[in-house]
Amino acid sequence: MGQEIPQYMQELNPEQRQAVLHSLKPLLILAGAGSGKTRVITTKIAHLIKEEGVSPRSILAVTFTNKAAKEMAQRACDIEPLAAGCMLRTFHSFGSWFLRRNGGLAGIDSSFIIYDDEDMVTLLGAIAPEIKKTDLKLIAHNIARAKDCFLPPDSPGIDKINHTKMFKNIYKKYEEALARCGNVDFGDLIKKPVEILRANPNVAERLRDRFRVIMVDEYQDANIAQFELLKEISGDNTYICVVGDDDQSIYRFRGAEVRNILEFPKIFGDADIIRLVRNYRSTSQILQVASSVIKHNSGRLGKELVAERGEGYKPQLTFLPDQDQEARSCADLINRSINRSINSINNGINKPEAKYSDWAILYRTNAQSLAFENEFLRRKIPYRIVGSLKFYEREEIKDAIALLSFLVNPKDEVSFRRVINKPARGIGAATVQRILDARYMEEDWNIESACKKMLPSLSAKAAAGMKDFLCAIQESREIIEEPDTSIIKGSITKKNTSEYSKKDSSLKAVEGLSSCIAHLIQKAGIDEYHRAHDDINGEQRVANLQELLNGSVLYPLTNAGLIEFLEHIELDRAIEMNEDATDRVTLITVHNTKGAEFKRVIMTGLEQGLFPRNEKNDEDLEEERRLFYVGVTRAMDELYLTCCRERRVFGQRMNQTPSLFLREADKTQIRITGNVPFGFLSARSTDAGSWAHGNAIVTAALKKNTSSDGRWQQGDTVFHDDNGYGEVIKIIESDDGPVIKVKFQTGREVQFLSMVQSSSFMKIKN
DNA sequence: TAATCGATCTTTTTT
DNA sequence: AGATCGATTA
Repeated sequence: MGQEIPQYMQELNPEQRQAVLHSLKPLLILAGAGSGKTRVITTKIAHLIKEEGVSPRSILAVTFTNKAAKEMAQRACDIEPLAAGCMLRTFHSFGSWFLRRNGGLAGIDSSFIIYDDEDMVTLLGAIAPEIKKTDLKLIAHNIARAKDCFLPPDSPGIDKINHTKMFKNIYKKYEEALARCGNVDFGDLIKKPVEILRANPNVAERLRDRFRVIMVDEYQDANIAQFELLKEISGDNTYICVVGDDDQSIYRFRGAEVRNILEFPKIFGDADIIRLVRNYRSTSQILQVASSVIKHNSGRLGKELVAERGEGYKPQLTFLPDQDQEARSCADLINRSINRSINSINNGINKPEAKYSDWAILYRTNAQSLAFENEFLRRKIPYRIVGSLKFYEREEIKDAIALLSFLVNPKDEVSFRRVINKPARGIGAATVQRILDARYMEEDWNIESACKKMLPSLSAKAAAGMKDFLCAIQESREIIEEPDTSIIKGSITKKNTSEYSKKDSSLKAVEGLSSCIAHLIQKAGIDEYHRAHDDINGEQRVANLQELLNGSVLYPLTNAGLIEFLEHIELDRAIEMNEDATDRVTLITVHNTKGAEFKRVIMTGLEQGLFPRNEKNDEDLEEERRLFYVGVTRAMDELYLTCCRERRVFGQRMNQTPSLFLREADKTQIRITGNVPFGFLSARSTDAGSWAHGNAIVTAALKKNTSSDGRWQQGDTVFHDDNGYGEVIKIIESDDGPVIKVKFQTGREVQFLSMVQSSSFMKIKN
């Protein structure tokens, strides 16, 4: 309206501005890595509210992770505080929100809890005890996949997932069992809302009436069911805008459908496309590596990132003997950067400070983190591990959650099975089965009522245990349902959130509140069970329970509070442990890095069969390649790649070969160090003999602990594991420190750079 | 019914 | 190498 362009718009480049101002038609924003897509989305939200008069209430923004949702909310509010009124959720939390309100239309009680993969397997085991657990896992996976694709058991398309009659049968039985429990699984959070919306046009109408603007982040990760949900909630008057990058689609394995993005313009007819290709994150040499690899993929929408930053440092590829040396090499690299920083500060040089938190170690599989943890512990390098904590998958945590779930929903068979005999109450499989059979006599299949009814017919031992269990449940329920205390406690707890969530809210603080969620767990004896049960890990387990229960203090001790707490646990599993300001290196899987950025990135384990992982087909390989692309484009200033010659796999030494992606990468943009494997650089040469070392600068360390000040001089005698004795013939100063040219007794001349410490290179005489 | 010791399998990636 | 599972034993 006004003549003046607001500050937040001035900060945008022309394409970004165009995307923010766009209206009327559906919009697909193809946003390359580091192109400022979050800025575009948040600015667009703010702009809609500020300038277009859109009510925050009618804006829905969907992301895939809670972290992204929180960040987006924060940044939108920074520009326009009213953005706090928008609905900003993950797909699953949106589905859950919808189901709690409208689930009744599909026979789902609003107090449902959400089963995770493990719970699915437990339930399947109850349906088909004759099937082995590994097979049950596969079936659970297939059911989840079917739901991702919006395929019920009797749909014709189900054959694509698994065509056997047995599968369809068990899928059907699983759905029935789930309904009996009154719960849902992850897939249902998307699938059920679609079904309800289709069967109830009035509900759909109301929803479409409310949400006039829908935005979807990371659209390339949407699966078919999520796509269907989008179609259901967007009506003729809905403005829909999706943001994604086909090159960053890395969740095909869990049902993400790249075609959603490839065919968006076709399906949401007449959509506009805006490409954001200016990359503000990485230096051009890093982007060069990324794009030289990703261009081997077919079926891309086509988009080449343009580096807006300068050249920077050359990415470095290091070949190492094994994973232990790999870890050591990374630790050296990190320590060197820290020491260099300290030195330059001491010398009064105003160099940017190097911090541990500038560094991230990326790996393909969680198992690889072990070697780094060991080495970093030994070297006292502070680190944090992102994801993989599997906190909520731990036995003691699941036990506590199961108890709370059963309190909320006494139909919950999975939770019942888990808690009935923990602590030991002398109730075995036979008794459990009798109870579960008896529940069908109860109204609503209430398992707790069945327990009470069966009490007289149980053996003395089982009956005593059952009484104990029922008492604990009953007492807990009395605490929860005492109306006046719960309401007061609820409001107090909510208001004092910050006070209780402080780090020092130790167990004592929790114990002080006699009627809080933690108290329920103690009452049931779950913490005591774990303390006594496991000599070695018992205390750790109790500590984990405390960690969980500390979080629960934020929720009021009401039924609703419990449900909220459980939902939070199920949908936001990224627990904030060690989220203090401590300066730490990040250890992280490549999948987990999406959306993140680091100044210095080390991508490790770039070996065939590990990264890329054994691929079954071309599509798998392309997804691995995208994953590589995602990893590389996390780096802002420095990129390091490592590849081991040998690796322990299942405790067995395995010979490794360099990753296909290393062969595809533009070698002119990479400094290659370490012992280069035969043939790596001569892939194009017909002469297999003329390879490697001649072209490569081999890196080794300057040993500081030798006699003099550690400086290299011409004439120094050296020893090298691979090359034997030699003499320093030339020293060349470079940006990265001195490059040392050595002539070995074999006659070969090799250059060394003092970048990576390695015990294979020693200076023996000055 | 619980605890202990081998045998067997594991390494994708996650809302 | 380490975890998990299951059969065997007390």
